[in-house]
Amino acid sequence: MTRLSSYFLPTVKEAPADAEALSHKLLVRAGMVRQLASGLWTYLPAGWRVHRRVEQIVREEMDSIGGQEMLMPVVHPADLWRATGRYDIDELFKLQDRRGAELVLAMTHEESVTWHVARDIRSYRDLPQILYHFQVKERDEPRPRAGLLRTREFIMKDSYTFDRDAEGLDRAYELHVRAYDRICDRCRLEWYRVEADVGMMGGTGAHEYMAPCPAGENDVALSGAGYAANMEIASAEPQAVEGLPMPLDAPEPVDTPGATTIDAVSGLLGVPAGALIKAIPVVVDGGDPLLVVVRGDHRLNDFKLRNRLRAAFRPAREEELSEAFGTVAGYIGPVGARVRVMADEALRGLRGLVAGANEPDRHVRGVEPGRDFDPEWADVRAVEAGDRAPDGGEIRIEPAIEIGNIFKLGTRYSEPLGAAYLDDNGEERLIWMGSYGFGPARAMAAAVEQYADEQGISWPRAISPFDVELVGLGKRGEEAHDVAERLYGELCDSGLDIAYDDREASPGEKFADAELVGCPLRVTVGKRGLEAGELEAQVRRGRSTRPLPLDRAAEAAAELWRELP
RNA sequence: CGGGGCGUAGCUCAGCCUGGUUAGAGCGCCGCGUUUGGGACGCGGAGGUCGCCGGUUCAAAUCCGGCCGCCCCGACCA
Repeated sequence: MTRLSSYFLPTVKEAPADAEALSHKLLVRAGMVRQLASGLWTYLPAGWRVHRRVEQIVREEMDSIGGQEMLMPVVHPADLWRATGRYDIDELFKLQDRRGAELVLAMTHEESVTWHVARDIRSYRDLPQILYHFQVKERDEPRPRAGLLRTREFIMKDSYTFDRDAEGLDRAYELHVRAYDRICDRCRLEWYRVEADVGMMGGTGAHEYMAPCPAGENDVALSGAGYAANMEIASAEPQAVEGLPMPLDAPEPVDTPGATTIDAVSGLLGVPAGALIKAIPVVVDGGDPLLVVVRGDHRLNDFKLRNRLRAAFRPAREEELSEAFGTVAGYIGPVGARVRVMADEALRGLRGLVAGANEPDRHVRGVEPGRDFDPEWADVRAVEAGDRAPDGGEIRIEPAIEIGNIFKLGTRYSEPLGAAYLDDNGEERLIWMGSYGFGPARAMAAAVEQYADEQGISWPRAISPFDVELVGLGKRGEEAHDVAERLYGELCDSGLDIAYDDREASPGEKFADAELVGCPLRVTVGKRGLEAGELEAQVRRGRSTRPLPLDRAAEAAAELWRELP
């Protein structure tokens, strides 16, 4: 029962000056959310309705795979996070209580849920378990951005699975894949389940659920044929280099004064950028210098290199070049290098290449990896649009927002927190865990991004704050007013959620607001229609209108609504 | 953490460079009236510690310093 004349829906004509992302602008303009401080957002009534509808879809799907909803605190003892080595994470909010006891604000709940399981699960008979909750997460983000897309406080559904062994974890993971697929489908999002970086934590598998949209902060590599991966780990066959120079029997020096960049060398020698060997000197954590080489037209992918090295690294500093690498910037190359060399797979089999000569103003040409230097081969380049995906499709790259992730944790948390059980032989074994996050706010923002038009938001039916917006144009005492009032009652009785615009405002204002707020169906009751013996229905997506019969309007509206996306 | 920008009415902004009556506009808001199928109009009105602190000056929204807040790019992102 929602009459807009008495509902807190503060729509505004102008977007906040500092808003950039479409979802940020529209959610604010539509009176759904307001910012309290950087990265801290309030949900106003209509916005909260959307959030709750997404939550409910998630809840139903979690329950359907046997998930058990619970609730854990946001404030945790600091020692719990020290136990897993996560106390030093910069994003973790830290505080003290009045007695000086150290506390943290939870950024996720692996620690607490595992702590409980460690205490109350002892037998193989108690496993498996799927536990989940919807709870606020607190993260002291270095840079909140784009409205709801990256905030310091947000609600997440996080579930945790506990199994006897790796096979059990695989089954739990598969259940989540199915549940998450359905959640994304039911929210009517365009989405991809992409292979994800397992990160330094070294889990055994991870996927992210990505919703493509312009404001997304991740890049995903997609092939029309089904391949989908986060750019951080994406892998593909490179495009061939056109116009490679003739191979030589041996590398041959060539003067390249002042040519310190790929463009300069390629221009000077008249060869394509792909005929060059790009050398990237880095220092691996622990102090070892390493020369990474990729094709001249390719870029190094830091994530892939980090995963390959199983260690962090940083670019070498200027002064380290002469010292550790024995050469100068701009003329570094793998031929004759006195450090360990790692070459990207895209260089394998190429001949007639150009590389730095490891002396100023000089390169060498006719280089052949494998013949002229003997590198460690690795796939460490960033894939590019047009590359050939493993499934044969052509790679395209799109920005996307991560709305969910699923992760095989293994024993990462059960071990430090002592979550173990006795198996049927009476032997103690560690519990195998998985963790699975989903952000309703991000799903909500992604839906705005994916479906908005010039007029405003266009919610998918499943997550709209209201099913139908009823616009009454008549004034008290007029027939249109009475018909609208009666129809409001009938529509509510039909089981639909109705927003009834009974405000004293001009038709233009009401129409504009209805399209801004974005309910999937609008029904207008005005004098013009009544004279023709009908009402007007407008489908928000596409803004097409059609008449509704006056005598069975509520029924007809409900039928129409059921057909909407 | 590095780079850039902003802070004046509820919102979007002008004024600041070149200091000087009572700090402005549009939108929004309140009252009255006319309007009523695409943010309509007229008349009247309310609303501002010019982010905060300090300095310079006869005089500071305006010049200088410090602080705080917010946004964007990058780094970072269990």
